[in-house]
Amino acid sequence: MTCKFTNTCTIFNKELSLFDELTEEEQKLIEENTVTVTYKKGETICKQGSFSSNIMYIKEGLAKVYLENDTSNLVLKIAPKNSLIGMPSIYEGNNICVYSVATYVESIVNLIDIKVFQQILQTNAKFAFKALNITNENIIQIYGRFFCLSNKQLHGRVADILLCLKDRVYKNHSFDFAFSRSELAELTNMSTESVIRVMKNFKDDGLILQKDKTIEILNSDMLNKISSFG
Amino acid sequence: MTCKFTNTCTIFNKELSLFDELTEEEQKLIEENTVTVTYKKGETICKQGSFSSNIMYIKEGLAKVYLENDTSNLVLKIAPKNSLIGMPSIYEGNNICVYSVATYVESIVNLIDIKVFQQILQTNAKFAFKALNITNENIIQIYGRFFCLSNKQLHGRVADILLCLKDRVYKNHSFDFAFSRSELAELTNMSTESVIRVMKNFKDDGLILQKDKTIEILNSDMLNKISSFG
DNA sequence: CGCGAGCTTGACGTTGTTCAACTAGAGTGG
DNA sequence: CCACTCTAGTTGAACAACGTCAAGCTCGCG
Repeated sequence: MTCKFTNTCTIFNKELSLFDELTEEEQKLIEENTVTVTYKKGETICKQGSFSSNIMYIKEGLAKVYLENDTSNLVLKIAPKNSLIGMPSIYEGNNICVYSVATYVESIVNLIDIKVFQQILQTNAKFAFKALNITNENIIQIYGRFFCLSNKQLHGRVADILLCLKDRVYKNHSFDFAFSRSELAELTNMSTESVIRVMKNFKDDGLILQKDKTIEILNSDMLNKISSFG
Repeated sequence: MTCKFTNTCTIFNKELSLFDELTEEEQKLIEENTVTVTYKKGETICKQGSFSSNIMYIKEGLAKVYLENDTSNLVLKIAPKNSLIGMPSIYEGNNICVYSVATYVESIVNLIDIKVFQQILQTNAKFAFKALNITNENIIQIYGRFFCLSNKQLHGRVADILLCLKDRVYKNHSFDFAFSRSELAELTNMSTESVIRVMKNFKDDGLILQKDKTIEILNSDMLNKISSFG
């Protein structure tokens, strides 16, 4: 099955122009109500179901945004640096965290007071418009990822995540891999054993090269085909 | 597997207060740039990939919002009356339809010029804030639906859609069913035959009653358990 | 009366998970 | 420096869940 929806693990990462819309006064207000925190690898920044007091901006590092359950997680997106997360909590009257966020590697995060953020949204239309566009971008990303995970088979899903890491997260055909096999399994919504089998296939077929923790994408074209055809 | 994510086929349907935020002048501008169209059952209101010139408001009827492919569709949500759809297109610089929309039954739809809508978003912060909240609501809905479809098994998925129709679309334990077996299959992302088998199980177990096109939910509690446990 | 669409059923094949066993390397304590 | 343990990675076999296929059924409609 062909599928136009590829590269769906994160939104296309670009500089955030949202804060350019603030007046000097608003900028100061935001600054006064922002703290910067460094999280170690694997730490939880935000826990699904808890009160959410911040909008989070990943300054450096890498995190996952995911839904939790008694038995399993569903990764909604990978958040590389320059990601702004936590906006859906604004909808909930009482600001409950919609999802959990945890770091893959040590990360530096700006925590912006959600009340202040919300207040500016309600008075600065340009700011609110850009915030709406960020949310729209996120909704388009999650639509694509949804389609991918529910329609593609194992090989397509692994190919897709590898391409997404290459194109959108590391931006290099060779990269130092932050993910264990079971983290890859979580990302692709499959079992660890299946990830291993598919990765082995790709290695045997000369599509990728793995040396310790470094992955090199040797044949993007072929991976693209595999991702497209499911 | 227990799953808190139920009733995920649509957002919770309530009166839309978005347009209350408009000034008289803006209200007039919107009115002048809105047309009302009646669509027959099965007609396409908006085609994925085409230029999108409208924000759509379902005044009466029932529609599906879905992603398309060569071979299959993925229903993102059901849009009952009072639904506002098409906002993600605002993000795309050139206003491309992110998804397709088609009616399940004859429907009356207001088509609002997207340029005018966009213009007001950029000048009226309260309006933009409410639009952001609608989008946030949609993102929360799609997260839940994503979790459901990728984690629950067949029985859980069918139970979930039946409950969602009862609670959020028809708002009655007995309702006149607009869906064929294959439409139900599309909604639950499973094969028509599997839908039939699960529905038969539910009928045999006395959970639902079907008489021609009318479905009556006899045992919501049990369906809820089935939906929760996957 | 015959046709076609939607519905139903059973048999079968595929996909992917689960389980259990094994391996290799990293960290720990004596 | 050598057991010991622990975790991540790997492999194969058994199994479960679903989809696919093929056939038959039903009912409305020309």
